[in-house]
Amino acid sequence: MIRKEPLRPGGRSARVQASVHQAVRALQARHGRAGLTIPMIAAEAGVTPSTLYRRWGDLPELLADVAVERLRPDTPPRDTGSLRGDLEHWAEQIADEYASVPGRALIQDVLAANATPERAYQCCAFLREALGLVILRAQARGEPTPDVEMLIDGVMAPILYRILFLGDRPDKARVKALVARALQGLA
Amino acid sequence: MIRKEPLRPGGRSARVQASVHQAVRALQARHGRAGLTIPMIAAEAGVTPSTLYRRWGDLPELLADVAVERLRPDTPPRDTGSLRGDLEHWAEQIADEYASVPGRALIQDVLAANATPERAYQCCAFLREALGLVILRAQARGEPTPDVEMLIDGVMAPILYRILFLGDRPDKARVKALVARALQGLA
DNA sequence: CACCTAAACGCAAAGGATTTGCGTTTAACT
DNA sequence: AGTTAAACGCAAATCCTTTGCGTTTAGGTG
Repeated sequence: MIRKEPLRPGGRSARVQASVHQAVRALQARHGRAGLTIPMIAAEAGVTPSTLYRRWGDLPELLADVAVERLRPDTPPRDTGSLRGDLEHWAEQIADEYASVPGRALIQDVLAANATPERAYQCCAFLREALGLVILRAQARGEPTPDVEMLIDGVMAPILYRILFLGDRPDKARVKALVARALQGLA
Repeated sequence: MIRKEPLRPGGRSARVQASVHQAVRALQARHGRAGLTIPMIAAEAGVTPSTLYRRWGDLPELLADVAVERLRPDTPPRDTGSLRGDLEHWAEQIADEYASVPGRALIQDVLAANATPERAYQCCAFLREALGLVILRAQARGEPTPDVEMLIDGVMAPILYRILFLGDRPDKARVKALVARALQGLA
C-alpha cells in the first residue's frame, strides 16, 4: 500500500490489490513459498500477469508488499501491569512470530525488495509504535521509562539479528535478560 | 564455498567457481547490481548458463555465495591499546562497510538466499571471530572483558538492525554509546 | 446527469531466462 | 595407463518477462 493512491482519473487499484494479496496468501498456504511465480499469482487472483508486472515490477516487490501488510500488528501489546512485564510479554510474542518459518520468510521478503527500502522502515515503525504505547502506559503508571531507541537497540535489534543471521530464536531467559539490561539504571 | 569439495572423481569445481566469482565482481562494478542475469554472468565467466543453474540453482543463491566471500574480513581488528578503543574502531569500520551501498547489497544478497541459511550464519561467524580476537587481546592486557554474545547483542545487532531496517548508519556518538553500554558493569 | 480524460487493465506477440536430456570432458583413484 | 563418476557444453523445449495497442474504469467537469 506504499503506492500513491490514484487521485487522477482511471484506476481500479484497490480491487486488484486486494485479490492479489489474497491470492498470495492462499498460494503460500497451499504450496510452499518456493516456486511461487507471477503467472501463478495472476491466475489465482483472476488477472493477467502483465497487470502484476506493471504494478509491482517483479516478484520480490510484490511479495514485499504483501509481507508488510502481514507484519502489521493486529492487536496492541498486552497490558500486564508493569513496564517490565509488558516488554517481556511483547518481546516474546514478536520473537515467536518472527522466528516461525512463515514469519522469517516475511521479513526476508521485506528486506529483499531493494527497490523500496521504505518497506523495511515501515516494519520498524510498527515496532516503534508498539514500544511507544508500552512506554506511555508505563509513564501513566508513574514508572521511570527508557526511550524508544534504547528499546529498539537493546531488545528488538538483538532478537531480529539472531533470527535473521543465526536462524535462532533467542530463548525466554535471553529475552528476559535483554529487557532487564535495557531497563537497567533508569531514574 | 559452502558446497562440499568433490572428493570423488570428476569436477573442475575450483576453476569455474573462481571465474564466476570474478565475473560477478566485474559485472557489478561495471553495470549496477540491478539487471544482472545468469546468462550475463555465464558469458563474462566463459561458461554456459546451464553450468551455473546446475551448480547454484538460481541467481540469488549465486549472488549470496559471492557476497559471503566478499564479506570475509581481510584484516584483523586494529589494536588500539584498549578494549574500548578496539571495539569503537572496529565497530565504526563495520558500520562504514555495511552501510555503504555495495555493502548493504551484499548483506541483502546473503539474507535473500533462503535455500541456505548457513551463509547468514557464516557472516555472523566472521563477526564473532573478530570480536573473539579483540577479547583475547584485552584479556592478555589484564582488562575485564564481556563475552562475545554480549557484544553481538549490544553492539553488532543494533548497528546491523539500523542499517537493514532504517537504511541508517548509526553515527559515531551512537556507536560509542553502544560500546560503552556493552562494557558497563564489568568485573 | 452526460461527457471527458487519464490511469489501469486485458490480450497477444516478441524476447529472454530456465530447465533438461545427452554426449563429452575432467580429475581423482587404482 | 586405465577406470569412474562428477561436472560441463550444447541445444531444444518450456516458462517467464516485456511491450504495444485497444478497451475499460474511475474521477473530474460542464
